[in-house]
Order: sequence, then structure tokens, then C-alpha cells
Amino acid sequence: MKGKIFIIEDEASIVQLVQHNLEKEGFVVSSSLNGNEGLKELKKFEPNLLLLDWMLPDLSGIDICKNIRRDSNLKSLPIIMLTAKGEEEDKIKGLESGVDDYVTKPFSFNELHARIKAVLRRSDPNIVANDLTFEDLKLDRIEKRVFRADKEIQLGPTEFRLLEFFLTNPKRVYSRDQILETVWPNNVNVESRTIDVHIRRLRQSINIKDKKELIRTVRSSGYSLV
Amino acid sequence: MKGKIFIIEDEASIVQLVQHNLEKEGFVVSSSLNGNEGLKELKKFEPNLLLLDWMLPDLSGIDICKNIRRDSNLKSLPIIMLTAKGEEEDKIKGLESGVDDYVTKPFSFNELHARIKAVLRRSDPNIVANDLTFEDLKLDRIEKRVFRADKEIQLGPTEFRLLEFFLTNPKRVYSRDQILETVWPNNVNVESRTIDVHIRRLRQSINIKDKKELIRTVRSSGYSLV
DNA sequence: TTTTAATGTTACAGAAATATTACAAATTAA
DNA sequence: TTAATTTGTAATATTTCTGTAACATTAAAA
Repeated sequence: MKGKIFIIEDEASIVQLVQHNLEKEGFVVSSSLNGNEGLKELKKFEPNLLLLDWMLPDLSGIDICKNIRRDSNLKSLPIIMLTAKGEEEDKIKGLESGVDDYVTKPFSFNELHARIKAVLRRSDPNIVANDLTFEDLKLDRIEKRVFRADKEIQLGPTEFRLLEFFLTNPKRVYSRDQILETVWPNNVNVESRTIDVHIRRLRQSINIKDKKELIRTVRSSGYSLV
Repeated sequence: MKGKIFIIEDEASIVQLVQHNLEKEGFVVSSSLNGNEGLKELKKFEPNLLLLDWMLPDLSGIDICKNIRRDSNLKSLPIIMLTAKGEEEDKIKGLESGVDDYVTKPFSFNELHARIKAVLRRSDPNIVANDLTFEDLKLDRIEKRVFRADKEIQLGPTEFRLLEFFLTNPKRVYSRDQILETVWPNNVNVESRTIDVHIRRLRQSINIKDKKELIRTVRSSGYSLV
């Protein structure tokens, strides 16, 4: 069971696409095209997460949000809001009124999916897969622990994110730029060579003598997990 | 380069979502919200594939289709049509008028993506494939690995690119100049004879005893995969 | 056959990419 | 605050790759 998601969004085509994709991912999904009805159905449906459009014909997203936070049964329902490009003020209002995250339209499904997983991971950990494994390597996202051959390994924050990144797509070769984009916070400028150093640190931590090297260097291309 | 895709579809939200997702996948995408303009832009854009809505405000999908098939430059342009649920008759008409495949709304992006790859693989194979194979030779572009008869082979960066190049058009004979242009980074000046050396290195790596030579020398013309 | 042009082979020096180390600044914990 | 940890970079070491030149071999032409 992957959890239940409710969508309140007035653009039918968006609802269809998102709903279809989420169902393919194993979520149980229900939706409503307007705010007032949505609120009612929502209470019956008891979702684990709500996708909420910010611009609705009847009720505004902020009203729905407040309404939910006032309701003791829904108080802790995670909400991801869908905003149109440039509605920066709304984002701020949204975050103030208790929204957990936001996604700007147009968004790719992958982007939305990643946000949903991230939010669910915080609020409802056993709904989402939290363990990444590869061979005798295991990474627990909840407890932030890493094991090699059942022995716990201590990693610094950056090395943890780096390994987490590699584990989401083992074997695939990533360039330094790709690694930088994904593993480092946005708009941070670090030398591309810096990655070599972190790779070195990660290698040192996860390598066990007599066990094979897990990180492969692909000259002129990047690195991958092997 | 993954290829260029043009979209003619009047629902802006669908266009946005599909375009965004396709661009994330590495395609170059352009689009138009109506038929007449679309046809014009299409000719300028020169896509590898067209996504065509069947219900447009001005021109019908079938008209566009016929128009395209009549144009000698666009004759072989692969078309995937987007139909609403239950327009079965249209599908038949569509296939008769030269559509390559169709997708029924609402569709998941993955579904669409799969269709696109399938159609492109037929029409324009080297745009989409990540695995290149020829006889018992296999090159994986994602993992950057090469196998001969299921045995992994280690190649340097240049030899890898060289083999990748040959694999996109096996059997075809390439002159040294053509090889140089494509395999070497632009505005690099290397002796044409240098290629002989790399060919030699590649041969040494991919040849297995008792197996036939895979690279053929065509005296005074160049080399090819055989 | 001899000659000639094209390709094959080899070795090697410089270039390029990566690995390693050390350290100071920044961040976090105590 | 001090101490400990983490980070990014620069400097240096090491490894691997590249291009070329010199010489060898082969195939076609004369």
C-alpha cells in the first residue's frame, strides 16, 4: 500500500494526467474540481496527502488550507500546493498558512512525484520506500544510516547525499555536472574537482578490505555505482 | 541529441506538460496550438516526429496528415496522433491516412514516451537507442560499457566514441575525414593518420581470438564495421 | 617483378584526467 | 566560548590517454 492522495484542481486535464500517473505508481487517488465539494469529499476519503491548486473558482487555496488546519482530524494532513508561475507571493502565504511544499506549473510528473515522496517521507514514513539498497550496501533515509555488509558506516552529510544519489540509479554513469546539480543545493558554486574529493571520502568510508570497490571511475565521463 | 519533436494540440495544459517532460528527456520540442500555423512552423522546425491532436479548432487532424504525406520533404515524418477516448472511427481513419501510432487521452507521460521511442526506433533508430548492438558487440551508453560476446571490454574514451560512431551505422564505410569530424571534438586538429592508430587500438580491444575481425579496412576509402 | 602508395604496428613523450593530501574557513556540537 | 566536524580548494602525485613519428607490411599499379 502506497497511500491515498486527494487532488483539488480545476483544470481537468491536469487532474487526469496526475491522477493517472499516480495510480500507475500505486497510489489510491481521488479528486475534485472545486474547493467546497473537495473539502467534503476529502473528509470522507481520508487521504495521506493533498495536492491543492491555489487558484480555484470558488474557494481560494488559502481558505481551504486554513479550514483544514482548523479541523482536528485533518490538522496534520500534508499539503502540496500547485501554483502558476510567478505567484511568488502566494507561495509565501501558502507556506505561512501551513503548506508543506509547492510545485510550480508547468511541472513534470517526475518533479511532482519526487516532492510527494519527500513530503510523505517526513509525515508518514512507512508509506514510502525509505531503504535504498545495492548489493551489500544499505541506506536508510529515515534514520540516516548506512550499512555495508550489515556493518554501520559513518558518513558526513555530503557523502550521505552523494551515496543516496548514486543508489537511486545504480550502474548509471553520471557526469560531475549532473552530480553537482542534484547533490548540491541549488545555486551553489563549487568547483567540479571538488567532487573528486568527496568521491574519495565516500570511497574511503564504504570500502571494506577484501570487498570490491563500489564506485567506478569512467574517465572523461564521471562516476557510477557498480 | 535525442531528436526534435513538434506538437500540434489546442489544449495548452497538455502541450505544457508534454513539452516540459519531453524536454526533460532531452528532446528539442516546439509546438503550435492550431493546425494552419502549426503546419507552417512544422516545416521550419524539421522535427523527427510529430504529436498531432485529432480534434483541432481549424484544420482536422486528417487534413494535416494528408497535407504532410503529400509534401515530399515531410512524407516520411512519423506521426503519433492524440485522440480522445472512444473516437474509434478516427483511429481507423488516422491509420489509413498514414499515422504511425495513436495515444488515447488521458495518457500517462510514460505511455506517450514509450510510444515515441517505439516509433522513433523504427524510423530513426539512432536517435533513441541507448544500447547499440551489432552482432555479438554491445555498447551501453548509459553505463558506458562495451561487451563482445557477453564479455566486458575496457575502452579508452576515444575508442569508446569511435565504436559508438561505427555502431550508429554499421557496415557503412567512413572516410578518415568523416570520422574526424564526428568523433573528435570540434576545432581540434589531428593528423588524419592518427585515426589509424585508434583503429588499431579499437581492433586490439574488441577482437577475440577465433572470432572474426569486426573492423574492415577499405583501402583508399576508410573503415567500416562488418 | 619492381615500384609506389596506403595502411599496420610500435614506442614514446607530453597532455589530460583523476587520486591524494593537507589545510584553512565554515559550520555544528559541546 | 571552545572543540570537533565538515567543506571546498589548491597543490602535488599518479595514472591513463593521445598524437605523432618512425619503421614495417601489404596491396595495387606499372
